[in-house]
Amino acid sequence: MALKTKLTSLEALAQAAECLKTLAHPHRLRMVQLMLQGQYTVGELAEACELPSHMASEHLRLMQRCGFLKADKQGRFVYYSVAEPHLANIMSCIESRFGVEAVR
Amino acid sequence: MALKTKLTSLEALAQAAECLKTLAHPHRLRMVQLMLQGQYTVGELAEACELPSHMASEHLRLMQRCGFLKADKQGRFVYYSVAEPHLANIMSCIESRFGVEAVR
DNA sequence: TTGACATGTCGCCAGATCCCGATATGATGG
DNA sequence: CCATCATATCGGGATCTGGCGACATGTCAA
Repeated sequence: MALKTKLTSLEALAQAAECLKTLAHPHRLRMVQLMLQGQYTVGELAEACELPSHMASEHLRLMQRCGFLKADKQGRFVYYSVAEPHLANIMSCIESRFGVEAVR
Repeated sequence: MALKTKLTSLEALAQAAECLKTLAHPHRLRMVQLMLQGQYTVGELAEACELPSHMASEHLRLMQRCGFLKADKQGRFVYYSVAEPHLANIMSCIESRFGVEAVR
C-alpha cells in the first residue's frame, strides 16, 4: 500500500489517546450525552448517572481538564456544558452504533 | 434543561466505553490511520509504530475483538484492514483537532 | 527435514485507574 | 455566626493496563 500517507505525529496521537481515554467511561459518556442538550449542575448529572455527587464532580473535572467542558459557577451551583464541538460528532457515531433507547 | 432527553442505556454506553478505550492508544491510533488507506501486514504496522511485531500483533488482536478490524491471512502474512466504517469519522475528528503533519 | 521468518500467546510486574469514605471549601438562609 | 447544602479534594485499597521477554505455532524455501 504505497500511497503517500499523511500521518499524525505520535506525540499528537498520544494527546488524542488521552482525550479518548477520558471519554471512554460509561458515566462520562452519559454526562456528555446530556450536556450536548444544554447545561447541567453536578447534582443533576450525578442523579442521571446514579452516582454520589462528589464522584460526578471528579468525572467532570477530568473532562474539563482535556478541554471537553466549560464550567459556569452561579452561587453554590456549577453549571457544566460542552465546550468541544467535535464531541457531538463522536457521540452521534456512538449513538448510531449502540442505539438511543430510553425516552424519558 | 427539561428537554425530552433521548439517552443510550448505561449498558450500551459501557460497551461503547470499551471500544473507545481500545482505540485510546497512540500506536493503535496510528495503525488505524494507516489501515484507513488500505490493508497492511503486522510487520508493516509494527515498523510504522516502531514496535516489535509481536506487540503490534497484540494491539491488532484487541482491535479485532471489538469489531474494528478484519484479518486476511495469505501464506505466512496476515493483512489487517478496517471493518468498522465509523472509524473514518472518528479519525477525521482527531485529525481536525490534533493535525495531520508528516507527509512521507 | 531443516532453518528462517511472520505471527500469535503466555506470564510477569510496575504503574495507572476506579471506586469510595472522609474531609475540605464556599455559598446561602436564618 | 451557625447549620446546611452544593461542590471539590484527598488517600487508600482493589483492579486493570502496558510493555516485554520467552516461548509456541505455522509457513515457506531449499
